[in-house]
Amino acid sequence: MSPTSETAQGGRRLVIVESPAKAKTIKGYLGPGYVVEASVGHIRDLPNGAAEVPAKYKGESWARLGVNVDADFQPIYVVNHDKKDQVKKLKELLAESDELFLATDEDREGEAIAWHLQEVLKPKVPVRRMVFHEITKDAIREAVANPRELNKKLVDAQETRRILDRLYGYEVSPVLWKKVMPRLSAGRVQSVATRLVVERERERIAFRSAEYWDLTGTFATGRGGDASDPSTFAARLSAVDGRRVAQGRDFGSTGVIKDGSPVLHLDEANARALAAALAETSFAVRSVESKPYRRSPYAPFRTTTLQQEASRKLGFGAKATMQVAQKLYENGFITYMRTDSTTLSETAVQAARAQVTQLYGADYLPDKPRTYAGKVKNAQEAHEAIRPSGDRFRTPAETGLSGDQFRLYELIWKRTVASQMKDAVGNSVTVKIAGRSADGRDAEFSASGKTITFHGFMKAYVEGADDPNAELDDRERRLPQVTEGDALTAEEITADGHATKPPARYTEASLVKELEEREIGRPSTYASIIGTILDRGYVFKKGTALVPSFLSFAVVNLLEKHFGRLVDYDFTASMEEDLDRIARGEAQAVPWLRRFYFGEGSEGVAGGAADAGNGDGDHLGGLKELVTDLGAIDAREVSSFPVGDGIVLRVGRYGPYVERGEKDSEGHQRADVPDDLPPDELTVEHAEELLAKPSGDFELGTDPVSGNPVIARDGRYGPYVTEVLPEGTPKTGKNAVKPRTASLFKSMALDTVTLDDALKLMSLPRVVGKDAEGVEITAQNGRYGPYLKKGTDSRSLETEDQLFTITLDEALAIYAQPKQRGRAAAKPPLKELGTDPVSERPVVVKDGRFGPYVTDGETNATLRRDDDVETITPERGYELLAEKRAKGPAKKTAKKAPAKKATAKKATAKKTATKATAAKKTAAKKTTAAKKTTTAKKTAAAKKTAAAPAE
DNA sequence: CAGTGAGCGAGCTTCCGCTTGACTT
Repeated sequence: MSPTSETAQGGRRLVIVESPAKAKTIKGYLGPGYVVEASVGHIRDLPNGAAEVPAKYKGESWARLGVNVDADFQPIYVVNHDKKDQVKKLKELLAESDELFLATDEDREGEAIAWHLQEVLKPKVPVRRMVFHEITKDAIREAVANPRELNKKLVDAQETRRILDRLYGYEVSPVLWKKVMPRLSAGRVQSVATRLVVERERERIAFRSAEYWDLTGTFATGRGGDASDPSTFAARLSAVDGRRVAQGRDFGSTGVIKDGSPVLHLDEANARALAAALAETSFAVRSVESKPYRRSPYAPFRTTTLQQEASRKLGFGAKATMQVAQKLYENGFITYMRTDSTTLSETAVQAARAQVTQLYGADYLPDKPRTYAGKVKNAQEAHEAIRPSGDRFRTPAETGLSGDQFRLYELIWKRTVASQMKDAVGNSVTVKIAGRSADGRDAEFSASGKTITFHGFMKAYVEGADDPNAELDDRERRLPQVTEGDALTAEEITADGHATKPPARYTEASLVKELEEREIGRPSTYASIIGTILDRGYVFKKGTALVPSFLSFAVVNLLEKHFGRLVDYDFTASMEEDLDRIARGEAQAVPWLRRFYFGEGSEGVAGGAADAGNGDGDHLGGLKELVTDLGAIDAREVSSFPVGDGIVLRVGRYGPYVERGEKDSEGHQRADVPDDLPPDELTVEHAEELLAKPSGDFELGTDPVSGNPVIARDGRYGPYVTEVLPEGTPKTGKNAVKPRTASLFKSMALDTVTLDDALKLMSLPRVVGKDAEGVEITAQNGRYGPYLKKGTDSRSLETEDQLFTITLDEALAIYAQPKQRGRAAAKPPLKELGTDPVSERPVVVKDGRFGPYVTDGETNATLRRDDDVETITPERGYELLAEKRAKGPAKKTAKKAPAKKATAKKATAKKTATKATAAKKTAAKKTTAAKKTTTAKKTAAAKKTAAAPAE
């Protein structure tokens, strides 16, 4: 089976790995006769959208999914657009080779990539699967000498995973579009990640703080001290008359002492009284307890731990960490950075040990190399731990690196070296001090310290803590050398108040850690998971904290109520078990998918992630059933959250708002809630404030004529100005007075519009004059821009300025012209494409509301994403038209369509605005508005500016 | 969520995981 060295010398072999950087390294190890090239990741995948679905499947009901759910979930694969060139290159290289080695990673995805390569390249020469877990000369040579066969079962497991993710994502996301907001998304990973963040916020909202007090005493030994024997030290009150004093951990999340705990809860008065009663007390050491301390080094980095430490020590976000690591990897400074393994190769262990001896001395080197057992449950261990590359580690100084790359390398280097050093050992000491108060109570204080007698690995590396206030476990704290019975004097005794704090929000790093522990996501995706939930507007960053939006509350609420099993925290872990069974040949992919998608009763495997339903009773409905009948999902209900006092927070298509009372009823109130208001800050009081003064208003001044205040705000149809009528003005009924309102011109923005502008705008419509028949002509600003109106006859104006300047003669001249039927019709076609072979009509490309489209005057078809006005050929035009004709005229609820369109469009604009806002927060505070700035964008930016004038 | 008039082609959004450049801001 294995190729002998004789045959190796003869032919030429093509070795395909996943990463170009890896290809480069391996090339050097294999020498002549081997051509090493990269696949650059996956080369084929399910079609992304309709545009990528091959023509022959278009029109199939399942084409949208890219998986034929009616035929054993047969997937449609297409070569990724950006991989076409690479595939071509691989084909060419293969044509010149006598043997093909598929050397992709040895994990589920790698096996699948190998299989796809085989399917696409269709090799006519012998194919071998070769695997290695570390990139060292020996490992590579051994891998070449010991190839194996492709593991089709493992490929099946990957394909099942892929299909499940597609079905989940592409079936559940549209539910959110219909019930919450367009363009939202749901997925096995992102939805659980979002749920974690939401659930933490719920805990924070429900949290009730508790106040508790204690005393801190500063005690003196009466000796002159030094660093190893300080003369004074601080100790905290730990017990009174033998009863332990309550600390933060004794309180539950409701703000009361946990059940049945006999602790003494001190309030401020009690604490101060006790402090006073201890003022004259003489103290003595009651006990000294010393315990040995031992700490082992941390395992070498894997992706998640690197992200966590880079966040804590260097302040990098997950994405930044991976980008810097990628550069280090590409330039040969470190091993692969997307790994779930903490294993070091033999070479690496030797290199680390050599460096320990050289830098710290043999005393710091353990007798045997240290090994670290995998802690990650679903680890696939295709790579080594992240470490400095090579068989001799370069010290940071030797690398010549600088900036972030230097800092990250140094972190990796230190951690790797430290992982092969001895334990740190020392003592931890607890000293208890006692004294009797003036009123006869026994007060016990306690202090603990730690001395390190041998630093071991700490010489090289100390891990950072998530909570900067928490005392580092590794840090030393020295207490004076006291013994039982020693007299101490209290220099000062102070009463300190404390409050329990709600659980901290997730940070990027802590969320990634949580996901890894729950087996959700993979090393290559952790950073992008954060990116996805940020992009969707499910979370936003406040400092380093990830704060869920109200939108995410609505989405998670819907998913929990109607897709409970899918957002169960164990869903992925359970799926992984099932996939492992498929990989071992103990389960079949198709029945498993059938059960997931079509539900129980459609032949299936027992238990596991294939139970898609919400777990109600015994019936386990399939995903298909859940997304088909949406009548049970009350959109209003899932996006409503009571705030208290009759106020409800709702998540609407245009963002969150608070509301009191029913619409159109007496006392109905409604106000926008800023997109970036942390949900736990929306108290009843805050909601009342918002209702009292709708947010987003720009007060422009007072109309000198009416005396009414004039404000600018963002509305349903974009930014507008309006006057605030005095209290008591009837708003409904016969005598209703409507405030004058007017949309801003396109050239204006909410944050820059002036009172003069507003007054001018509100003076519209302007009467231009009357025509010969005495019909009044007015100039108005409308949805489609400035226009003239005479009865029911309206004509567009070219500029907004004309509204104020156009004369009657000019207006009459416009009306003398025949009416233009729409502005689009007036525009010349962008391109002519000759005559359509079917309709025999001339085909042209036009620019419409939805972008460029081809038309023969009868059938219209929008250009697809890959089409371009400049390069489109007549043939492609005919093809698009033919496709369109085949599909037949799209006739839906034609009447309702316009309103719906406007809504959807608007929502999109706002969505973009949210994004722009988020981007603005992270990036510099430049005015990035630039050319394409929509009105909505400007509005959002304006809101932000208004909210934070300190900038 | 304010309410102002015409005429008109829908198509697409979305998942997770594997990899880098090629793009623009």
